[in-house]
Amino acid sequence: MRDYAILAAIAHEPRSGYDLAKWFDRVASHFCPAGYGSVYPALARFERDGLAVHEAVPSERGPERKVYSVTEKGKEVLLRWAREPAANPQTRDEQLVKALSYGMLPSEEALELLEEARGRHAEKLAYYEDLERGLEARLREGKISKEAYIGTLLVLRRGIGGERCYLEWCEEARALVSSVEGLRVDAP
Amino acid sequence: MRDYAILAAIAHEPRSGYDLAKWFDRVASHFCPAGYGSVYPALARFERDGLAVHEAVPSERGPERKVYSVTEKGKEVLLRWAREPAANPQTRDEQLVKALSYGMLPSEEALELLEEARGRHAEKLAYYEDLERGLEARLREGKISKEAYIGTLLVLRRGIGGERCYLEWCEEARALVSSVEGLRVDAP
DNA sequence: ATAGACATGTAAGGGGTTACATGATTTA
DNA sequence: TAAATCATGTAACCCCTTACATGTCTAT
Repeated sequence: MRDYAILAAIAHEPRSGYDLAKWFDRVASHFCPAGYGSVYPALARFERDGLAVHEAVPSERGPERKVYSVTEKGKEVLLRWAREPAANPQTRDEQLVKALSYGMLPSEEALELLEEARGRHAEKLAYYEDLERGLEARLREGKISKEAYIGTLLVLRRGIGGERCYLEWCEEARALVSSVEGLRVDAP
Repeated sequence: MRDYAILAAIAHEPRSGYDLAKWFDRVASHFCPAGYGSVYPALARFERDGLAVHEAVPSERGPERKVYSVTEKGKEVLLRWAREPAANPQTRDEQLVKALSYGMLPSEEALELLEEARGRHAEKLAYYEDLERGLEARLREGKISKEAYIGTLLVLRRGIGGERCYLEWCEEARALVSSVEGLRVDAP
């Protein structure tokens, strides 16, 4: 799956490994993280298998860049995979693992921790909303294709919705933790 | 982090490895999946480190059960960790990786795929809502502690919110894919 | 009788993160 | 001159999933 994300990213527009790693970090890390360690070997594999080709482009600063673009075969492979139904998303959320124990903590402490979490997610939300504005601008200026715009917008909107939703949970959780302080377990 | 989830689960109530694996599958898989392969070695480690102890309990059907409960030390270790701020959640979502290519697919196909996804998440949502009703009942009947109730409710509410949010995205995505059919990229 | 649920574990293999290695160019 | 950014890769290690191994009891 990581591989298909990389393939899709160069199908949006030709990119170097360096560009890809940065792109993943900025816009795709919330659903498919990928660092240098996965990007470079994948690109080499694509080229070996005829899914991508690269063109050496002198950089304005730093060493020469290898800019990869997808081949016809690469695009076929990508779309064949995209047409299949997707597996369930898989998440590791440390915050929720910690929340499992919030009932054993003094409630003021739990409330503080939830407030911290709220802050982190509010920041993320603002960041994605910013990216969305930038994306729209790039479309208007004709810097990206319609196809790339749709794909990127879809995942960005999901990032935004996901963060909004997480914020709602933080507030719901605060209300919950506050309200159960006086909860009676045994029947009156 | 997996370890702390297992520790929290036996802090909620004493459980066997078998019970734990089932519990993870039912209520915790959306934020911290754990199968037999991780549960049994973790329990053995806990006992070696004095974080948990087990009691052999004859099963009504099948072999003897090893029911683990947390020790004072285990609870301390758990709560110390729970008080620290949490790392970002990490997700792999195949659906979004596929969505990156939806702009390159005929829109009817993309719409069908989004509709399938909507169905999967609607099912998940119904499942979590069902679990929530069961949890409330178990609290009323005094079968679980207040502490366990809060922890479990927090993560369940997150499961519910997460699925609701995903459904919203599916609908938003459908609207987006429909609307961009006639999108002009070049300025008029 | 045979399949499925109960129950506990081990082991191997694969994938992914992280750290390492190298080097040019710009900016403070 | 030191730090940061640009740029491409490799390698080791760790975690995690998956498959395997074993055995009992119940229901069909």
